[in-house]
Amino acid sequence: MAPVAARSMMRRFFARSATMAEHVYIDRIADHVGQEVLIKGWLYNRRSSKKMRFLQLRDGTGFIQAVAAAGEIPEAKFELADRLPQESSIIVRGIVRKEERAPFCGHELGLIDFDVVSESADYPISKKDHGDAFLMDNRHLWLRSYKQHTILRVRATIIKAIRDYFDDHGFVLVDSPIFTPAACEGTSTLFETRYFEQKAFLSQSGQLYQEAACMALAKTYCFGPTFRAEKSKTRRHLTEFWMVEPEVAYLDLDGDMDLAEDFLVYVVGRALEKHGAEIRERLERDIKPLENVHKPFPRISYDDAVSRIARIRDQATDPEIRQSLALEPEDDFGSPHETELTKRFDRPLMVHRYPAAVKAFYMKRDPDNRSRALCVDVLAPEGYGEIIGGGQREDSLEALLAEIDRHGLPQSAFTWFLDLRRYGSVPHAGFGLGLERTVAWICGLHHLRETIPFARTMDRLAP
RNA sequence: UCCCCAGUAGCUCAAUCGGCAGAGCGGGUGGCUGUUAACCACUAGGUUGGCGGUUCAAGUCCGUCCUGGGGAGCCA
Repeated sequence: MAPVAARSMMRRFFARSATMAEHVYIDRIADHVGQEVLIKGWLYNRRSSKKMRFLQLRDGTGFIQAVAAAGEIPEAKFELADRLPQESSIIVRGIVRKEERAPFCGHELGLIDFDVVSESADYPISKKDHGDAFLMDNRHLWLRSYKQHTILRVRATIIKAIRDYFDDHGFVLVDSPIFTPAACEGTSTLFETRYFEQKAFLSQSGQLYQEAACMALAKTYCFGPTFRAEKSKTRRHLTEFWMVEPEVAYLDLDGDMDLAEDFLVYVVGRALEKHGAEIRERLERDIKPLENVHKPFPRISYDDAVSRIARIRDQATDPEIRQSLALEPEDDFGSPHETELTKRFDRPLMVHRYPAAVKAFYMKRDPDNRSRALCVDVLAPEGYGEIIGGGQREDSLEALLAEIDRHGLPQSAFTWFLDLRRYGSVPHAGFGLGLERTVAWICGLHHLRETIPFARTMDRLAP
């Protein structure tokens, strides 16, 4: 329907109202018990019998049921309420009352009248089960459903909590660029694009720029989208995801771990404070493990972790598990190692001092053991895996030059980065937290694609 | 790049050893006690992902390609 037609219909509707009912949002409905109100939304579902009509409505802030018995609303509307298609947009007038029998929110609306703003065609997402591929093809509509609606609101709260934490702890937001001239880490595959007459790449990390920023502003962070062209087809990978990356001058590895720990406790706490009930009831996630997220987190070294994994492997009887937990000396962990390790802890696990050989060129080596890097991974419990990677950065010019050579990277690409070690270099550290993995963990979701409004994966660029 | 699984009605799935392609939901029609993924009856709806092969006969077996899903590697 054209907007003009919709407006004139709304004017007619309001003109008919004897009393000028107030438009309220469903999330504030409990404040209006006994009052006549307007709900502006969509028809989520309907049921009917000969003498009753039940319209389940959603308005973007929540879900509520409207009820009418025969004779309580105009007869034509009573008929219409039995055949109006799912997801038609409607404006409903009714009286708010408490009602324990009603689904969703413990309140319902006694219908007085309603008008259709736009009648829906056949809505593709039905009330029964659908497959993942179908739902992702219809992601633009799937967002309207009960669970997805909740997840997006939790995601928004987590983003706000992340910003609030850093803003309230003396960090300055310094946005890193998205177009970059070369690989930041030289490991991951980058998306290549044209930048006028030259090649450019989409950023896979804002960290190197944060190292420059923290030398100017002491404590900085960036928070934005990140792009990885890796051909990873798993539920833990997206090609476009959001990452927050704090960086602090004069911070060492222990301080970095303190920061990551304090930050995670805050973010989980904020999510539970605002959405704990919804996460438990709507997403059906057991929130006890989240309520366990207090300081201190266990901190174990890579070498300690290796011997723990070896013990777990020795105790395993299943040959497949034994095979998957095999580990060569100095190897990085794979998903099976992380999963088995985190199962033994009731809160996020910090693993520090991995072999320098498996880490990026900018990691500072441990002066007590030059084969180890001053880095840390934070592994979420319940099999959610790595949500934070970080550590102390190499601050010596000579050592950094040697690492760039050892990794086969062109020095010319890092001229400005090396300048940071020429002009008043100091110890500094930081980390990156993957937003979608954090949302998946807090919401208890199986797959990352539900944690972001429109997921980009190896095989999906639409909708 | 490699390994595994799947593709049948708009959607979710079934079809025994290779032997007449079916059900639920959704749509339509009618009924119905405050329904909770409401329920009941009737009804329409199919080139079984594409191509090729084996066979009297292929949704089913073989080859190949496409699409999707899961995992490895890599990573947040």
